[in-house]
Amino acid sequence: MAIIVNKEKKRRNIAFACKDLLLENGINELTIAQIAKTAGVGKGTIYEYFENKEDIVFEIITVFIAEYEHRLLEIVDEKRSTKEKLFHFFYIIHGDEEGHKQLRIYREFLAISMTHGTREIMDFNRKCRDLFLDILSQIIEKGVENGEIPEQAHDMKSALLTFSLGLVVDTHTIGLDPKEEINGLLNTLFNFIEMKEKR
Amino acid sequence: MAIIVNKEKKRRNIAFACKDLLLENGINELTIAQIAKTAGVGKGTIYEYFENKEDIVFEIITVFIAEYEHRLLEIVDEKRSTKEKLFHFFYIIHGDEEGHKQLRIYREFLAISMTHGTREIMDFNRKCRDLFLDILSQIIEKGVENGEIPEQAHDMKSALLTFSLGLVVDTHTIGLDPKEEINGLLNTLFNFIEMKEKR
DNA sequence: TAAATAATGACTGACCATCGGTCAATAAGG
DNA sequence: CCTTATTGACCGATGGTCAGTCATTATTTA
Repeated sequence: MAIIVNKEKKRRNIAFACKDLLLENGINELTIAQIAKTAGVGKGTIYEYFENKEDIVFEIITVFIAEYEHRLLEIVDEKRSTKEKLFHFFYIIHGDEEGHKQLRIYREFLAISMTHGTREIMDFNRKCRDLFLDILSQIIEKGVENGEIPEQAHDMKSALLTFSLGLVVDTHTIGLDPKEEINGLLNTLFNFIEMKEKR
Repeated sequence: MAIIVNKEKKRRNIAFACKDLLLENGINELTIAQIAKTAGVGKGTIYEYFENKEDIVFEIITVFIAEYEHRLLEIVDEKRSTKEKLFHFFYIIHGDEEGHKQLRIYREFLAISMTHGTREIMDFNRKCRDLFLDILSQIIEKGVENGEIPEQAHDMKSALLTFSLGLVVDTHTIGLDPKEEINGLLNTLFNFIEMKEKR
């Protein structure tokens, strides 16, 4: 009877049309008018596809996380030591230009989660954590199988992820060097482990 | 010559007048008009004492951190095991009503740091971290002296603080249980350490 | 079958309410 | 009477709404 558009797709298109704008200035500097203009639609249309400004960031993050997951999964089967894999697992997002861009927006998203967090956003965050937990599990499991690390390494998973999240915040709010921090932690941890193994 | 007010004091008073308001709803729900009314001053007066809305949160946090520092310092000399001290060091802010209130506002502040972060705010964050690092050092140093933990425990300080920051975020964005997470981490770490010591 | 008409979802931008921030005027202390 | 503090009316900008328009497809009609 009438035009039927793929809502999901259009939502994504609009969101990504203003990705660069979002990267340049934060969400706070972005106006709905700008977004609409950049996406080439009317202001009202924005509200056909998004609840509010924050919802646009949510859409972008959803895709970013999917890409990120893909990059993390590649690490699992790399031909490296477990320690190196772990380093990459935590460092990958800090390492390249693309990651930095995503990190920039992810911080905006974190800020939103902490202040405007809807149930939907919380659920998404939980899902993400479970996902990362699973990948980390795979890396550690392989390390255990190879005899590189002890079984108990699994107990560190949750704390490691929390550390990793803290690092996302700290690298920005006080300018910590991610490489140094991650290496510092892993070295110390492996130092403990090795000493134990040499029992 | 003319009226002389204690700018510092008045700034603090205004900020704390709207502390409860800030706790109820976040800063985003708060309007300058509300703040002014609650503090019993004109809207223009607010801008005599604060750069902007975010600056008000900054003022409150400054005091909170000072209180928090005080509570942390008390831990150093407690008659407990190092492990227990460490648990308290990380858990104290999650533990009681007062801490929760402060956490609520601290999260607002973190969000601001990640999005509106001025140089002044970054400097403050760095100062805070150094402060916590120092207190943590003292706790660990005592533990080393008592032979409870190895010298290398010092190498974990930075990562532990980053973990702790991540926990502040995670407890809110995905509802992690702080007690469980902190205990999980400490148990695992001490497990590693003890195994090593029994060498 | 083709033209006419109806139905419906997509789209729009003028409009509105609200809010952060400014400033000219006023008050008050010394 | 000068200096400092205070104020709230005012302003521009912005997020969000909604009544109306448009484009496409379904249905009817001849």
